[in-house]
Amino acid sequence: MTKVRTRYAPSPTGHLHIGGARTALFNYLWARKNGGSFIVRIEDTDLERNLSDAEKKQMEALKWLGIEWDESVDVGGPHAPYRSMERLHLYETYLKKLIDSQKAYPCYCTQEELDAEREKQLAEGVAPKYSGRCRHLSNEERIAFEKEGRTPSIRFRVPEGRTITVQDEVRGEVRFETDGIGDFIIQRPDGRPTYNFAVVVDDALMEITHVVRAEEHLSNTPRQILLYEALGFTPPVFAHASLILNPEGKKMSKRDESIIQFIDQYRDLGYLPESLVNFLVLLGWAPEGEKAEEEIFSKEELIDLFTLKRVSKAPAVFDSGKLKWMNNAYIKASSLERITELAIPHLAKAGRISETVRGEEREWVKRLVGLYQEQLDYVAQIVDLTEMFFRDEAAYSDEAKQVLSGEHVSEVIAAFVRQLESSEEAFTPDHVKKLLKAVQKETGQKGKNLFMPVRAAVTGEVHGPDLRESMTLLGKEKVIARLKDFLDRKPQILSE
RNA sequence: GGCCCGUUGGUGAAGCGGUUAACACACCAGCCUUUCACGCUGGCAUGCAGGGGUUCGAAUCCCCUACGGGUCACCA
Repeated sequence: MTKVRTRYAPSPTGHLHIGGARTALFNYLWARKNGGSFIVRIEDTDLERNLSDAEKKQMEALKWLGIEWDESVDVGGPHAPYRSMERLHLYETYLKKLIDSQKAYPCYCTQEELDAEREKQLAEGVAPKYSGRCRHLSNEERIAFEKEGRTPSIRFRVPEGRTITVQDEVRGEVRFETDGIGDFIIQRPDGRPTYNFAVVVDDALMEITHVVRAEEHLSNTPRQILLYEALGFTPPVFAHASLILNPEGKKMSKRDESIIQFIDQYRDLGYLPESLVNFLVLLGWAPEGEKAEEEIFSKEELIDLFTLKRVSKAPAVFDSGKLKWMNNAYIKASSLERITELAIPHLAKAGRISETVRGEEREWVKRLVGLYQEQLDYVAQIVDLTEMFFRDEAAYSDEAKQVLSGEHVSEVIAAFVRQLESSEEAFTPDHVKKLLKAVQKETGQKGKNLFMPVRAAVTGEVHGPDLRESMTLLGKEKVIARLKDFLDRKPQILSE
């Protein structure tokens, strides 16, 4: 059996998209599962749309996700180069073969002529398709066009009256009539190949065995099969996954803002790569048998479980709520150290701490993050969540004011202040517990009547994580200052 | 418009001719907790797009319709 080789072949026109990431992931998993190779090839023939650092950005994003390649532009490989624009000589060779065998021909139509033709067809309600007007040009006619200064593009001569059957791993047999396919351009006038031609040459030469991609390529497949045939290559196994839809059930457009679409945006928000991988793979794929009841899978498990046959035919809606849940699950399962490490840049960016926190301060940050670890959907949330630790005075919510306007509040707070000021012991959660006990004894207030006023006065909120730990992290001075401030300004605070 | 693909609860989905149609997210309730979050328990969802067949029996097989999507580029 030949070695499995798969590839992800993005064009460097933007950031790594969740759809592209999923495609890459499927290819990666399939290669790994079969002990094969995964290749990243750059399809950069569309010069106009290429973005300068898109290639680098996309590859970084893939690497971040843990999707590692065996051959590509950076590490090289037996079929280098891995950028289309560096493979022009190869396309040239195969193009010549097609022209020599009359399977391709020069087309002198201008863009304007083609547009006009197309418009006319559309207006007549006919399927837009190249008319074939340059298909049978005589030599004289060709020379005449050349004299006019026209440089031809090269079209592939699509055979008439044939049925092309695509053997698709996920969809079964899909048939297309060649009569519905117009002669398509395989090389532009300036010598650059078009996608359909480049992929075929590249996939064939790179010995790709399985082409896994999104459904939008399904109708390209018969064209490619025709090219494989004309060039004498054996086509790979195809597998077309369905599209990922936005919450409205529409195809995601890059401009769609209802959903975050790029991998690096998730990275920047503090999503974990494992959870993204886990989430993405489940969008249009499900494991077989009893494993279908689970949803958290490590990369190793995925490599073990993944099969193309289980890729879904039906489109999947991207549910960011579920992604959040999954990310939260991974954050909870992560070490506090890791989450702290991820949280520091966010806190630093918000001006709360220094990027290079060390020693005691770093320990403090770690405890702070620990307070919120289990409720983080993504790490960036740490900034808003911890806001109250970084301000001098508490900002009182309406609910807090409500609590603070209750009976015995001043009494409780005053007693707590006295306890704090008269205590010499280290300010630890245990110690705070003792002090609050003493307040309870002194005032007779307990439970909610004790804790809520204290929480509200110190934090300005009626909700929040463990109060003793929170106060300890805030520091004794700050706690006392806030309590006194409350006592001093009580009428004002409550009436604001 | 032609061609192609798809359609299981709000969402991801299992299901492969006989099931009370899994599981998970979301949602609701209870428990836990000083509160929130987490966690646990339970519930809801009145789900197989609709219509015809085939069959003793259909979410599962066939046909039609509807709806959604893809594609028909000198974009990939």
